[in-house]
Amino acid sequence: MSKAASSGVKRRKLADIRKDNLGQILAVAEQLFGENGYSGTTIAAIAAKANLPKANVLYYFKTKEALYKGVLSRLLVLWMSHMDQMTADQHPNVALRQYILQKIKMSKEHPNASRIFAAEILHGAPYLKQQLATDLKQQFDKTCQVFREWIAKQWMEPINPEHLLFMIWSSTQAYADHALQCSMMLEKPSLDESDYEAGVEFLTRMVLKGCGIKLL
Amino acid sequence: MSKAASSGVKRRKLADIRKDNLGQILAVAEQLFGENGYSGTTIAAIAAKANLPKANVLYYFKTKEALYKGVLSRLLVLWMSHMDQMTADQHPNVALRQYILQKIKMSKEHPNASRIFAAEILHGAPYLKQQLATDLKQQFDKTCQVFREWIAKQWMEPINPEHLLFMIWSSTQAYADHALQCSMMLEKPSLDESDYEAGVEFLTRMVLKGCGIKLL
DNA sequence: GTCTATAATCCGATAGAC
DNA sequence: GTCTATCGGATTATAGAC
Repeated sequence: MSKAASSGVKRRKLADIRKDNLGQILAVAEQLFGENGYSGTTIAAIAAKANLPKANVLYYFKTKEALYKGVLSRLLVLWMSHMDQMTADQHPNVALRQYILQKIKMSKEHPNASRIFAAEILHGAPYLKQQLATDLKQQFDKTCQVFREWIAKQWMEPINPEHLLFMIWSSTQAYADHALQCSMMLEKPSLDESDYEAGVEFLTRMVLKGCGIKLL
Repeated sequence: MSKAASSGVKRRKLADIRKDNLGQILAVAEQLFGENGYSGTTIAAIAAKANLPKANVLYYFKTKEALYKGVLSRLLVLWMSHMDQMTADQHPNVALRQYILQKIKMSKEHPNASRIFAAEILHGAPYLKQQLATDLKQQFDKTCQVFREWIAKQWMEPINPEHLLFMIWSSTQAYADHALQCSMMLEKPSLDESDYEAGVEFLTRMVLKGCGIKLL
């Protein structure tokens, strides 16, 4: 008689256990890597927070590096989302406003994902370099092209498309990466809903007016 | 006879050796901490790059933490410089333009200082928290007050002063912290003089037009 | 598949000769 | 003040019982 058959009806399927553990490990790892960086995070700390023995973590991910890559692989997709929703037929007033809103929402809802991404870039993107050069570069060029078409249609003034994206990326990400600095300057324990809203409103205004796009 | 007296005229003064070694260690440490972070940098690596034995580094700085603090202590002053040059009697057109220029110049000339600062903020500013809450907070409030006076004089439109500073900080620092990402998107081995100039021009335009300040 | 015990390595820090 | 040798602790990874 197999081990599985002897465990009774209440036993969860092995596949479910695996799925749950994998998800739990990845979620905890994302938090700790985001808070303390790669070298600053130990497998023991991840295991403890996930309520698993250390060896179990290393059963699912053979090495610490593999676990980090597992966390990273979901990141770029998340980070790039919403960018492809800006298209040449949309008016920049709507499209840029929506993109800024979504990016700040990302900073609010996935601050650790943003921080891991930022730390990776900061330290030379050893693991993301390839994906940046292919996936992100392709989307970047596509989006710059959309900006150029908006300019050709005279929906916006002739600004530098590349630097516009750099500016939107950095200033929206700041609401995750520099959240501590911002909250300290605002004398708050942490950023709250009204701060993110003020950020959206402010950045939308800067970008739209800066690009000479009429406010609705 | 003392050791010093027996060494002849060519011997450099002990005080000079100390000064040189201290400076060399701090410079190398700033580079490596900036590139690899605190946990990602070993004392052995710093010693090797400074052409000194490991124990010698630990002679000058009793612990790794003390060395890191030594590097940090110079940073905030550097990071905060130029902010106090914006005053209420200056026209924002000149003052903001100059501040953006200086901040991007900082990103170009001291990228590792900027990266250490960014990583420190990213991971909760364990060592800088106190200085941020006192020194930076004071300068932040002062600068926001300058913005409010400009608004009162109707030199600029009523924008949110706090978020304006957040935006200038993050978008100018990006030319150091996200330099790799930017250069990859521009298909260059690294950012060059023209990129920093384009950044200054672009950000100045966004901020001045965004705040409704007349371009000169 | 799970987990305890431990091997192997790396790194910060120190002792002590020069 | 300088530097070799090494200690002690932490951390990744594995071996092997269950």
